[in-house]
Amino acid sequence: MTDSRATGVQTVTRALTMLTCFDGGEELGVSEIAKRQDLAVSTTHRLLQSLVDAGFLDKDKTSNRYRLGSALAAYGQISYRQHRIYLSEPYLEQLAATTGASASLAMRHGHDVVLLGFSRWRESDGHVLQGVRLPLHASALGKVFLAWSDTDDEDIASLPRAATTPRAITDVAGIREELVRTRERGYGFNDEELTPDFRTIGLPIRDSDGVVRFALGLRGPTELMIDARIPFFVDLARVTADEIAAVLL
Amino acid sequence: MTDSRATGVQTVTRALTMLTCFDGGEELGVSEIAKRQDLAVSTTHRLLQSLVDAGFLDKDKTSNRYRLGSALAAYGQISYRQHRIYLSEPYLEQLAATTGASASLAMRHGHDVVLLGFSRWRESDGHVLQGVRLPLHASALGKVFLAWSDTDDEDIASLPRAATTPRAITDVAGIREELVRTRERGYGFNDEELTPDFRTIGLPIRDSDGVVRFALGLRGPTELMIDARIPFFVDLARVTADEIAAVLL
DNA sequence: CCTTCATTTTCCAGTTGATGGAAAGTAGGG
DNA sequence: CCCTACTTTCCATCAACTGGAAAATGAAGG
Repeated sequence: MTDSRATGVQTVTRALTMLTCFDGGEELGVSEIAKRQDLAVSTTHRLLQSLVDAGFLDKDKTSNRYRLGSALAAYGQISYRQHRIYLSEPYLEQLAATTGASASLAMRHGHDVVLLGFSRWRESDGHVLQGVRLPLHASALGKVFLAWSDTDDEDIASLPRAATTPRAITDVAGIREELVRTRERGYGFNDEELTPDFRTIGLPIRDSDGVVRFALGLRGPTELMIDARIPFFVDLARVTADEIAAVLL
Repeated sequence: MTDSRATGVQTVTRALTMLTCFDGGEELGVSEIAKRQDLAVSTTHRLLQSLVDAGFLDKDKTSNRYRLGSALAAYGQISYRQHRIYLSEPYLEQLAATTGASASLAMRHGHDVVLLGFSRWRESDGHVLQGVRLPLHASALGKVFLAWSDTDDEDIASLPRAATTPRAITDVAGIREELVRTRERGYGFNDEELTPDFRTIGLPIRDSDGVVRFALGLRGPTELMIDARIPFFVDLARVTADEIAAVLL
């Protein structure tokens, strides 16, 4: 997963890589970005201009800081539609209705899992969950992407591995073993590692080459997701995942 | 609106401009893209590689054609969330409930209007409308963007101006006059120009600089959107647009 | 099976245009 | 008001982007 560097155009790659600085939804200034990307500020400034001109970044006139631009929102909608991701919605709704848990679809993006627009997690607080990012190491969905994409220790070590609950696995060896377990089980599992009293099952959705393109999540309070029900829920979720794979890929 | 050319990096601008070829959701090969962008195929091929490496385009291994990539979907979700666009949803739902028409939010993207993810147009056929593109010249939402962004005849002439119904205005002078009327009225109006028996009201949502960032649409069958009700609907929609402007910008 | 044509991909020398240090311009804080 | 930190502009240097041409791929037809 290291730089092969043989292909592409350096300037363009630099500019696009720059966008990853904004994955967390932050606002950043030129020098901060230059530091992170290890580029000269003048170079960074020029590349940022190009990104702003194209609408990929917005620049705040007064603070001189940058944030993700509207062109990305527009392309996101178009891309979303083009991939017909919305076709998975009825399957997710049915799964949620059958299990009483919340069903969602997600994709990997850099060091995060991103929940897609129509995720129907029925939290009591009614939080909007589209675009929410989850860490790869401490979410059932993230484990799916890591487990089925030849992840070595170096990759694991490069991840941010913060813990939001005491149950989170944060050491490299522990995560490596968890990924082995995940592969053996055939699904990702998150046992209150991210949110207390909540468990999630994650299933891979692969394309014809076997590459995991999406992950399906089934999430609920631990009192619903008791051990005895997990196998049944996994079976249901796997059927849904296969249906979605057939529709999308 | 022509090239100022003083800023940015040529290579990056070329690569990002290339993405506009895919606004229509098509799949394209190298030579087709090179032709449209008036670049050498070798150059185009290299730039496309960079875009693929970054996940902004996907390349079909067998057909060698390109389409929008998953990174755009992910960034779209993140950007969407970052701009808190979802906050407008309850206002739209209330407007729709009050009027019985369908309320939606849209943004401009190039020569199109793009409907944002949560558009709640309650068509009987239940079509998913997020990411749908509408032409600027023949939609109430599009007229809003054109009317309040100093559009000259040259700009109008450069638009695709196809007609899907006989009522569509397709000549430059006619569109120019329609934009004057739009400014005078204070709202965009589409009278069965795009879809038979459907009318839409469009209202601008401006940021603190007066720039139209979004447009609010209120759409329904002509039997609902009769002339006598239009002023009332416009007033309601304007209130909603102001509320959304206050929340988003 | 071989030829032809269209398209994609690789290669390479020429030179455009990207780079980054330094200087100028801005803004905020004490 | 000065100091500091940051953004923006400038410009000489040379890295790396460009595009023509050649090589590879693949689809269509004889």
